[in-house]
Amino acid sequence: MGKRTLAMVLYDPAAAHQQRDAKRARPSAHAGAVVPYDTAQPAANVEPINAVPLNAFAPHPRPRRALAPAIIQQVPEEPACLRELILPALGLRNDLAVHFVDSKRVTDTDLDAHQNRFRLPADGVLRRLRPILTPGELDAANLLHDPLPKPRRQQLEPEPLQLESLTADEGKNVRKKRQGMVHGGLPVRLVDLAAGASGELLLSRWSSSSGTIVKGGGFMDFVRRCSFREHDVVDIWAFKQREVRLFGKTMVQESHLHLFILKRDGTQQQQSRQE
DNA sequence: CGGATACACTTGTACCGCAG
DNA sequence: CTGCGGTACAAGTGTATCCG
Repeated sequence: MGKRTLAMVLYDPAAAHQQRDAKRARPSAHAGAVVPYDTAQPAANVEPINAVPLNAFAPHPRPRRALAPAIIQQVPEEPACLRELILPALGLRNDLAVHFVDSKRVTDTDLDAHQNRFRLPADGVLRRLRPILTPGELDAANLLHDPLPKPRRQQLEPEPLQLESLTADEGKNVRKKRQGMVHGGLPVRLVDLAAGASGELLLSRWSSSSGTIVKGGGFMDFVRRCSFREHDVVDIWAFKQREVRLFGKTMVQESHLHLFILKRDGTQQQQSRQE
């Protein structure tokens, strides 16, 4: 099983360099780039890869952090408990394709009751989670199209005065924030060994910061029961059972996208990213 | 080669709207 | 009025690229 997941994220420095150079020569040229995908496990339970527009799952044009050798993610061994415990407990087939998304260090904002959100590493989302989602799911999660690059702050022209962004405080040099946009999201369930599965949450990428987050009302309840705490390093695994129909009859029910969050043990943590 | 600069990403905080 | 959910914004940090 390690072999299977490894196939998704093999890092080819030469290819990456080529891609980067191509990008520099022609900024919009990232369509048709090599897509990290589990070729050893052709999508038995995912939609055909060609159902997704190429630019919907092409790797991020400049995965800068991912290029750094010190930060290249080693795909961990698929945890045994996933197929032995988690999938059966969720009522899912235990031969589902399970995809490693990324590892991250849990921050206090991830656990903050006021924030009510869990941030997912952008690189893992773009490179490993996005390829396994359908166009409709990508659209729901605001992942179908890459956000336009934001100009650097220093280069910004003085902002033209926009009525909705102005307030009485403007004259006092206090800039009011505009009301946030409602992003909606793709229904997902978080899964933890201690907490079990969360209620239905929403996966969404915010247009403002391009950050991908999981949010929703039941999130804090899940956090209170889960096994990880601030500063813990966790691995994030994704799986989803697709509907299988035979002769017009539903043989296998479609499930939510599940994100299994597994806290690493001490030895694994030592091997994790440079702190 | 090494410093300067540009850029991407993460994190923390401020703010808005709504429900109770 | 207050607390909460949801989001925008900006500072901080790390890495890639440029340039002398």
